Amino acid sequence: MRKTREQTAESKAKIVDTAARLLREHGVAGASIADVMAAAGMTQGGFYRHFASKNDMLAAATRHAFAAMAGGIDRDMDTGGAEAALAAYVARYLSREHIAHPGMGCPAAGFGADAGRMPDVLGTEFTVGAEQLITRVAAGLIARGVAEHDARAEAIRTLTMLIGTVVMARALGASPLQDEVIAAATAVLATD
Amino acid sequence: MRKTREQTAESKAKIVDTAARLLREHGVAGASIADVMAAAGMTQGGFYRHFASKNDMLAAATRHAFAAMAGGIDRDMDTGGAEAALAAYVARYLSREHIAHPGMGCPAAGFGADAGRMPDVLGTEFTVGAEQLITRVAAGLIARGVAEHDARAEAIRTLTMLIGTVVMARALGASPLQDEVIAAATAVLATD
DNA sequence: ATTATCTATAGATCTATAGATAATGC
DNA sequence: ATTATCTATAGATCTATAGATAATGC
Repeated sequence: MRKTREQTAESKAKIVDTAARLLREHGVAGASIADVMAAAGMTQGGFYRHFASKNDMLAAATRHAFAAMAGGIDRDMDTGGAEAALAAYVARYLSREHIAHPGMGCPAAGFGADAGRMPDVLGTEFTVGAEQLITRVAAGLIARGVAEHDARAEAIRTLTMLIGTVVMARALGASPLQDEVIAAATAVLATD
Repeated sequence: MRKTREQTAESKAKIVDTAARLLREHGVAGASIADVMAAAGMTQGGFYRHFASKNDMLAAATRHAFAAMAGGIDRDMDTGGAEAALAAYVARYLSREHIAHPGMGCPAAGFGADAGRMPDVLGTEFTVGAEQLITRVAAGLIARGVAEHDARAEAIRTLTMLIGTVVMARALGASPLQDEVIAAATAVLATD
């Protein structure tokens, strides 16, 4: 039953990736260790060989989720530049896909309120993750023509409106008001 | 042990009010029936005389919390008019008090993501509550000089930015970045 | 007689630990 | 010999129900 060191690292990566998905889908309380391990193809007993506690896993999963978001922007930046990368990020964020499937989406919209209840566990991860996104969105805004001294604050406002829009859209459920909430943000944040 | 009908109604109101607070403080999973009943001064056994299920209580508490927010704006409207009421609402929403004490604050910032996971239970409550807030914020924007045909979309954007700002501010914890996030929203949403 | 509340508990979780197993890696 | 994973379980929840109690209200 013992695995090679490489396989052990793969196991841990698989647990973190699975946890990051279930955490965004079901929140901190809804993502149980047994569920995560089962979805990762293992049993709950093996968990503590990789993590000291559930909180330890939550921190790793949060870091992973923010890195995936930032990495998506980076890939678009490399291919199409900062302006196109920002436009793609906003379109992806406000998409039906993102609203209907939180598992691969924004950690702040998925479990930001939960994170606010465990600042010692997730405060640092959210700070680092938010900083990564602010930097990238600000670069896109500058490429779009926003003055450099305004870009950072404007990037923060872009991100908070995106988060609030998706949280509300999900809470409203499919409805005319949901459409209206998405359209209100799209009108000022999307370029197309 | 039996109470008068009036006392029974008071018991239920006390449970709803307490649930609305614990729900915003600890989220749906964190607000247990035993905790709510104990904080309301009763034991868990009495709960099911007032509600058919925990979900039933969650819906009532959500309605109550949104009504309290809308009622606060209404009181300010009566005394100082729509423009002053909007300014007071934004100032209250972005205050340190609101960020540090979710229990009396915005339901969307407190447990919006949880609500998105139970659309059948809370979708209607969020729709009704959001509509109440949109109407009131739009009235304030019109009084502030925003064109009527833009007011509703602008009200929605105001609300989503407020929600995203407070979710992120709480997740970041007390820090320079938290200050910056609050300041970014204050700069465009607050008046004076 | 009805009912609001209480004590007690059944059944289902959840986190974390203990001990067994079987394969790696010194 | 070490260790990654498994089965099993202890102890602590949580929702919901059952039965007892004591006071209201017909």
